[in-house]
Amino acid sequence: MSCAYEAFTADCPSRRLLEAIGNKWVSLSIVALGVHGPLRYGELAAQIEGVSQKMLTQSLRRMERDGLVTRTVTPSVPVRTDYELTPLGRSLLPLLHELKDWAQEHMPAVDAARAEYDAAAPSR
Amino acid sequence: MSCAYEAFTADCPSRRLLEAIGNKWVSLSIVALGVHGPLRYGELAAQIEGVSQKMLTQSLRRMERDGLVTRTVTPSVPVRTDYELTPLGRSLLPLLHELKDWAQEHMPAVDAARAEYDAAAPSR
DNA sequence: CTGGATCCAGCCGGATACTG
DNA sequence: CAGTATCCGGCTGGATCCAG
Repeated sequence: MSCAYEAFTADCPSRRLLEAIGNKWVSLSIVALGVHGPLRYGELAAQIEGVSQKMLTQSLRRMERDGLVTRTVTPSVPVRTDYELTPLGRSLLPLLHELKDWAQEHMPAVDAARAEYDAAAPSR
Repeated sequence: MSCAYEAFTADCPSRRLLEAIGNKWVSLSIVALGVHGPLRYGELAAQIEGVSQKMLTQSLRRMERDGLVTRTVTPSVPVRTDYELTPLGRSLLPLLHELKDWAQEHMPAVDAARAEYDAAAPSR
């Protein structure tokens, strides 16, 4: 690639972005929206087990700011808010799926490595 | 995939792993080791600008525990320590490269989205 | 040279209460 | 329903000093 080394400099754009999408809730939100299409706030919260509403809102705001999702508020009573991936956000889907697939495929190996490592010197 | 929804449960293995490799220093270390081959501790530290030795050591220990890298200590004076990717760690390279490429390709779009978002309501 | 140990500021993130 | 606001404990991560 044109700048293979640039991610290793402190202020490289790709590094900032890596931090942005490296976030756990961000990636899970993108995958959830990719799988299920547009989702309401509450539906997203239900999909992503264990997320607090603070973290979910915070993540969604950041994703909206970064142009990864759109936020559509319907001023009914009660209010309805839908989140949907932008084309930019959708372009991340294949990568995240690969990452997720890798995790699910190789987790046993990692668990084995951990067990062996911990068994070798429990004190560590 | 066989269990598309499992990463959304709180204690799913893939979620733990996502946290492990989602770490900034971990992914940068893997890419660095993938590009340059085995590296000494100091060489790694020099490659990854901005990392503290505490964080680098911590990341390397975690990666070693997870079976992603091997740590080889040569008891000379001074001590020499080499880190190298395991096959498991190497299998992550394509994914991380894609992620890095995506970041470098789409960063302008993200920056534009941010600028627009911030311009719309500076108070946010 | 490669780290371990410690101190400490700052942010992350959960719980709770309140609002339109 | 979909947030915002606030409090606060705990962990992250940098700086520094020390050791094999």
